[in-house]
Amino acid sequence: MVLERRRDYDFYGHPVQIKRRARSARRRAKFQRRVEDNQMCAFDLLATVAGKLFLQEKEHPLTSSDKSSEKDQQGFVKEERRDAGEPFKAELSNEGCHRRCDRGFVKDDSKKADKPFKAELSGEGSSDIKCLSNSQVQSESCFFKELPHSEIYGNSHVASVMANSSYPERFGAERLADGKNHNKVENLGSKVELGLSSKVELGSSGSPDRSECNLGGDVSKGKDELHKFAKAPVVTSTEMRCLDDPLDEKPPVQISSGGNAKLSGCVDNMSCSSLSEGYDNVPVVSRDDDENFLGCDNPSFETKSFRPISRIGDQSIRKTLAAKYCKVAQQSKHDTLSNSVEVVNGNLKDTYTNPGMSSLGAHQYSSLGSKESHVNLRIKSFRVPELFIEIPETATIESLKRSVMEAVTAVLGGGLRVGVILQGKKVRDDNKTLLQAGISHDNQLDALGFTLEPISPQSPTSLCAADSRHIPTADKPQLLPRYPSSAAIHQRNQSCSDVLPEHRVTSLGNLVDSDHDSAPSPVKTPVDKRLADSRALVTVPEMGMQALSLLPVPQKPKRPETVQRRIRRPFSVAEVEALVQAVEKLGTGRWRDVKLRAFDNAKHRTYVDLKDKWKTLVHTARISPQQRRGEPVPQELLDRVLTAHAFWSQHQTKQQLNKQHQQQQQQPQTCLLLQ
DNA sequence: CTTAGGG
DNA sequence: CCCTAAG
Repeated sequence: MVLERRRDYDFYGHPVQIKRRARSARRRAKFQRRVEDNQMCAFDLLATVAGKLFLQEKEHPLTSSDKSSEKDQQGFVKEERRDAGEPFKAELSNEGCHRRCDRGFVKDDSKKADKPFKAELSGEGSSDIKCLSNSQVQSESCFFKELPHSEIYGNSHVASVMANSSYPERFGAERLADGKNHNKVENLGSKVELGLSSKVELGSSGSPDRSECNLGGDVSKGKDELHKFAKAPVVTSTEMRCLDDPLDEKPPVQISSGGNAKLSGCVDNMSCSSLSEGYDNVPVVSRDDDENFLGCDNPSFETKSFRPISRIGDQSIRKTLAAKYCKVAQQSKHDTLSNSVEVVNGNLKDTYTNPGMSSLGAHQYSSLGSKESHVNLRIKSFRVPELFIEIPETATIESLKRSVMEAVTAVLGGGLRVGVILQGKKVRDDNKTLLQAGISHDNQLDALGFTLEPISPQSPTSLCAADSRHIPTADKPQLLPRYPSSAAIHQRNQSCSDVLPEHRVTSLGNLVDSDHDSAPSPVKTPVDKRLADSRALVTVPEMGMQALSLLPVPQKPKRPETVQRRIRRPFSVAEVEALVQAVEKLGTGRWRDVKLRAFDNAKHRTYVDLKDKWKTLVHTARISPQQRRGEPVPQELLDRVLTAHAFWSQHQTKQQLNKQHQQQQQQPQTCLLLQ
């Protein structure tokens, strides 16, 4: 008799049917999970870097004085545009079922109310914003997908948008402490203020579970008006893009409720309520496609936690970008102090700037005239060291995006160090004081820059040597990350293709142009000299959650890419509910089926995870409530756990007994035969 | 690839 | 969550 591998009756004696998923699909899903994790790591790191460098800031005197902004009580700047232009508007709305923050951007692990990351928007001048072409490497990742006005290149206004996500405590808390910072939105709520005349839409439609959130805000601008910062809720897992039609402006919308972000487009109470529950000040809206449980018919199912979660859709290009920022900063001859150091830069290839080097400029403020002067720097972005990617022409845009993501991930995750450059010179002596180095509060710090450098310098050429013949398939483009030494920074003004034509290295900048699905592609030639340096266009690549079908170039063992441990994602009650239900139905030995049944859409929950969770659930159910930790699981559920566990354990025992019986019955026969 | 268990 | 032996 053949042992039946699958039990066909559940806890309740009902027949059970489980769909079998194609192996390839499973494999792919698994791979995607890995990829996802890798991506996350990179961005976590990125965020960390940014967080560390993001010091308290103050508005530069020049800047602030020049502003004609009036703030409301919360510190929001409400301004009337002086020029023609549309008020800035950002929209973030939320809809769909379960969402959470993308991993790495909002921590939920710590029980303390996580502050949401904020979007920082600063604008200046006529506020024409536009993504430089190189930033469009990932069209979706572009905060401002497209900017209406073309004068961009002609004006010297600065417009930057930055969304800082993770490590809010660093990004936000400290800054909020600065009550004088009128340019900052103290309220983490939903208001966004900025000097942009463009309307920006965060979040897009189309995807069913897309989140959107409105950040309303008026903006004004003035030539010398520098930055207006606003902390705005940022929607992760959401596409942020600029509206195609600049004229399609709507009046600024304030979705704030009591100064807090409110989700518009909330489809289910859950998402709304969850936001309001203990997250009043958390304007973060996120969605998590992964959080959907198939087979979870419990209407009360809800996800309260805004845990960083990412998803990896294997089909469409759903982006779960961790944070997408598209920053455009332009140097104004007037505002020598206006440019700030930029941190967290996802510039994959900047043909007009110095790769690997962050834009120069830092706000410098004197603070507390006590004994010591302080230098306050605001690093808005970091440019990722130059990357080179080789990809066959036949590759899809999607694979290109993945390639870029991979490359960025490889670099960021590979280990970076920060370099300091002052007056164009690298400051090598780490032991010097800032003062000794010439960085003092009464200095102009716009000559101060930071670089991100690979920890272990490697020969760039090795990576570029790949021949297209090595490229397995169109879906597996070669990654050619390259780490230029910072020393070469000032020489890198050429496009990638100029540098390595013979290697057939495709310049991202070139490809980018074709990456415009919806917006008129502003094929701007990155030539405007004025745009040169300090215009870090910060584009944090969206987190393409789909699997990167490419693998890092093997011959280039990057730093001991310590395979980061997956982030911890505590099971929510809803998940537990789903798990329990599935196990009741399927039993304890069919985790893959459980996964398929109840967590098919939760890419980050593997069957092993479920099995482990069940294990802990059983344990939890057995210990006293006082010993339990984490989000309390309803006793009712725990009871069911024990019941189901007992049932299936018994079931298993019975099976084993049966098996033994069968064997015993067969053995005699065998013996007889042998005899 | 799945399970089952220990770590 | 990770790692891995086993099947």
